[in-house]
Formats: sequence, C-alpha cells, structure tokens
Amino acid sequence: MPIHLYNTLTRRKEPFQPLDPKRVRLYVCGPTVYDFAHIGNARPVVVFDTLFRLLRQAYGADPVTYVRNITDVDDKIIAAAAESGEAIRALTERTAAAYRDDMAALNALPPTHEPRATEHISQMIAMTERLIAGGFAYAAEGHALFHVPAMADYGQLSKRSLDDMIAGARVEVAPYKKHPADFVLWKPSTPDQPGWDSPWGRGRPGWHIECSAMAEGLLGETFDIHGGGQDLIFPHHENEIAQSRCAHGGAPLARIWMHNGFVQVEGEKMSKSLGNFFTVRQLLEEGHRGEAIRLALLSAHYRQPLDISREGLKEAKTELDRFYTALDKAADLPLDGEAAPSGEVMAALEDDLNTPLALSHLHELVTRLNKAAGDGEKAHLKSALLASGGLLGILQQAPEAWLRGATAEAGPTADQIEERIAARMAARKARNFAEADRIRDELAGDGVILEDSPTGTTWRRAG
RNA sequence: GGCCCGGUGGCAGAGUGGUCAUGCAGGGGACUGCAAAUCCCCGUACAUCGGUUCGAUUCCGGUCCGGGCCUCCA
Repeated sequence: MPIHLYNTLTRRKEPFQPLDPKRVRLYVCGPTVYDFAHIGNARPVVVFDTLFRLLRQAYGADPVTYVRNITDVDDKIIAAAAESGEAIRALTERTAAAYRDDMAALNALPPTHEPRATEHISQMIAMTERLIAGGFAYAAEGHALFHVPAMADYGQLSKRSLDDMIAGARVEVAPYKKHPADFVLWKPSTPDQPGWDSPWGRGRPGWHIECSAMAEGLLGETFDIHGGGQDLIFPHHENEIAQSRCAHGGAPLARIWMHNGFVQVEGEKMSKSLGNFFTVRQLLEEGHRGEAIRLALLSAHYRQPLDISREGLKEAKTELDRFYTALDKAADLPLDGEAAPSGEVMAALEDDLNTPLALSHLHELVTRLNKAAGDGEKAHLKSALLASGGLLGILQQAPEAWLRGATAEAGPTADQIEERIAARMAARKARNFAEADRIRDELAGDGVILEDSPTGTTWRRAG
C-alpha cells in the first residue's frame, strides 16, 4: 500500500508519490532559538521524525532529504539577548545546542540539513530582489514588502480571501504598506540590532523569507512535503507559498502540506505566550525519560490535539516497562536476519501516520511474544517488535539499560542490589520468608522491584 | 464576524454503515511460600435532536459544548 498523507492544501488524504522517484524531499519549520524547547515545540519534531523514519523505511535512507531550519535572527532573540545581556551569537549557539540535546533525548534523528537563517542572508536578499523585479514586492522606507494583491490566488492554504482578512484585520497597518495584508520581506535595523547590508539599507530579513530561501537552496523550487504546527498555516506558510511561487514563476512550493495539532494543558493550547508550558528539559530533569515523552507524544494521532500531563507520561513509562520486560526475557534470542517491521504497523503508519493504531499493534505483538512457547517464534516476534518499534523511534535501547540503568534519583548500585538478592536467596532457601520479605521490602524502598522466577531472581528500577 | 478542528467506556485513544480496537486504572482467576512479572476472563462507550437506510457511534442536516487560527507562536 502506498503511503497516504493528509494534505492541508486539499483537506484530504492523498496517496504520496515523490516528485522525483529517486528522492524524497521534506522540509519542516524548526525552532527560533531564544529559549528552551517546550513539549509543544517537541511534538512536530517527534511527528516528522516518525515520518522521516517511515520514508526511509519505504524509500531507503539515502534518498530521503530532511531539512529543518534554525531561526537565529528574530526580534524575540534580540529582545531575549537585550534582557539578559548575553551576546546574540552566544544565546543562539547555546539555545541551538540545548535544542539538539533535547531532541536527541526524544530519539529524534538529526535532519539531513539544519540550515541557520544567518548563513543564508544573501539568498534571502536575492529572492527579495527577484520578487521586486517581478512586480510582486516593493521597497518603502528601508523595508521590502510583499504585495499580496499581486498574487492572484493568495490564501489557498489557509482558505481565506483577501476580503476576509481585511474584514478580520486586527493589526494596525503601517503607513508604508500599499495594502494592509502586505508583509515584510526585509526590515531596517538600528545600529545596535543585528543587520546586513542590502539594496534597501542595513537591515534583517522578515520571518517568512528565510524558509523560502533555504528550501530553495537545499531542496529546489518544488519539493514533496512541507510540515509544521497548525499555527503556522497562517500567516507563515501562506506567505512562504506566496514568496516562493511568485519567485518561481508560479511553481508550487510543496506538494503536500502537513500540520500537527497542538499540545494542550487542561484543554488549552500550550504556548509560550500563555506561559502554561513545560520544557522538555524540565520533564527530563524531573526524571521522565525521553523515550516515555516520545511515546506520550505519539499516543494521539498527529492532527489531533494532545493533552500532555504527568499522568500521561507515567502511563507511557508503564507501557515501555511492559515492552522492555518482554524484550529483556528474550534478550538471549537471536534476531531474524532480515527483521522487518510488522505489516500491520507499517500499514497503520502508511495511513497518514496513524501512530496510535501502530502502537496498538505493538501491544499485540508484545502479548504474542509473552505467550509464545518456542524459541523460534519468540525470536521472530522479538525481531518484529524491535523493527516496528524502530519505525516509531522507540524500543531501541538495551532492555538492561531501560530496566536497570541508572536513573535520575541515586539508588543502590547494581552490585549492592545483587548482594541483597543473594542474601535474600539464602534466606528463602532456609525458608526464612520473613527475612526474605524484609530484604525485598527494603529494596522496594530504594525503588528496586524484584521478580522471582524458576531460573532466579531479576530486578528492575521502579523509576 | 470569517476560516478550521473536535465531542467514543473511570482515564488515554484508534476505528467502523451490521460479532473484536488497543493501552492504563479497576474487579475476578491461573501461577507464586507471599509477591512481582506474565497469561485468561470482566465492564451493555460512541454529546444531543432529526433525516437517509432493512440497519448508524460511523453518512447528511440542525442544536449544544470545547479547542484553534485570523497578531509573535510548534
């Protein structure tokens, strides 16, 4: 079955067919680096990382190019730097590094390219010049502005007409704008703001132009998939489309536009402006493991709103315990030579990235693994489970590490635990169950859970 | 006001025109010295009102409720 994806442009699920059969090109809007990423920022990363993994599975790793930009010039960055006194470059470097670490903790693969806006200023200027030359933009008072009425079919992605926008306009219109909907391609900088020389004077790019310029440079005029959060549909993506198409003789920017739903807290959008957010870092420091956060983010379909909560993260952790416990018991079994993801998991993901359905099949796989009698069948199911989990970016660490690795809270070392288990075993042999239970309770107090089996006692951290 | 999404069992969350989601929590059982883990069984879920239909949670329309975008925002 071919991959089907929901296209915001047509509001329908469409079969996916790469423009160039030999390569797949994906662009996702990345972070503005002025602060730590919150889980709302993490959702598109995890969602599109899962798409990246699926595309690599379907087309091979090499043909898939995934671009995710870093916005390192922006008024919020200028404001944050001014407030803290930190140099802008230091702030953006530090924040970008933290972002990479946090996303890696969520098992997100690095994108193929991670362009920084400040490294592509000349392309932005060039594209702006082309737009002006083509009559789609104009210069005014140190600015360059895109003239929205110059584009006949503006508004296709967000399904709004120019009239609607004027009617609903809540923005005050700058006097140099020819039309209220016109937006900035380039704006002047004061001497203390970052700026670059341009035909319109020293200044910096507007928000939308960077994605158009970087996508053009790395992926070409038209590519396959463009992704981002729902809040980017308007104005950001609409304006990207306007700039790119008008600079490219009308060629489409991306064939499929995908947008993830919001992360919510108590039914309300989580966002920096509302202040109701948790950063990824904060949750990691609280002891929630990245893989559990990832699973929680994949537990709802990407286009649905997702309420994130500590309870939800705990539930995700419990589910991972079950997966890893089963894998731990099968640790000695060999993997199938050509371990492929289960067909059901593939099919679920191929249907517009239905991760909750895919996860339900993973649960069925683990139940079958737990029930399987023969080693051959177990090995086969283990292989399918691992390969399927790999598509979702979970279950890839050693069960040993998940169950018995060090956790945020300091507990007894593995050696100390083994020692206590030996002591308990001796007590059990002597049928001194009171002592055995005392040791077990003591370890439980240290966050260590024991499991007796005919072949011995194993342990794991409750974490 | 314009344009979008949603409302499924205690919770999370898929899906479907006519016997099954799945997970977590809970109850019962098997196993265990007792546990834990594991397995088995259990709960008359689809906001509401109409319509279409032999039959609707699923399709259509109205109503109510919730969320989002229209301004920086994943």
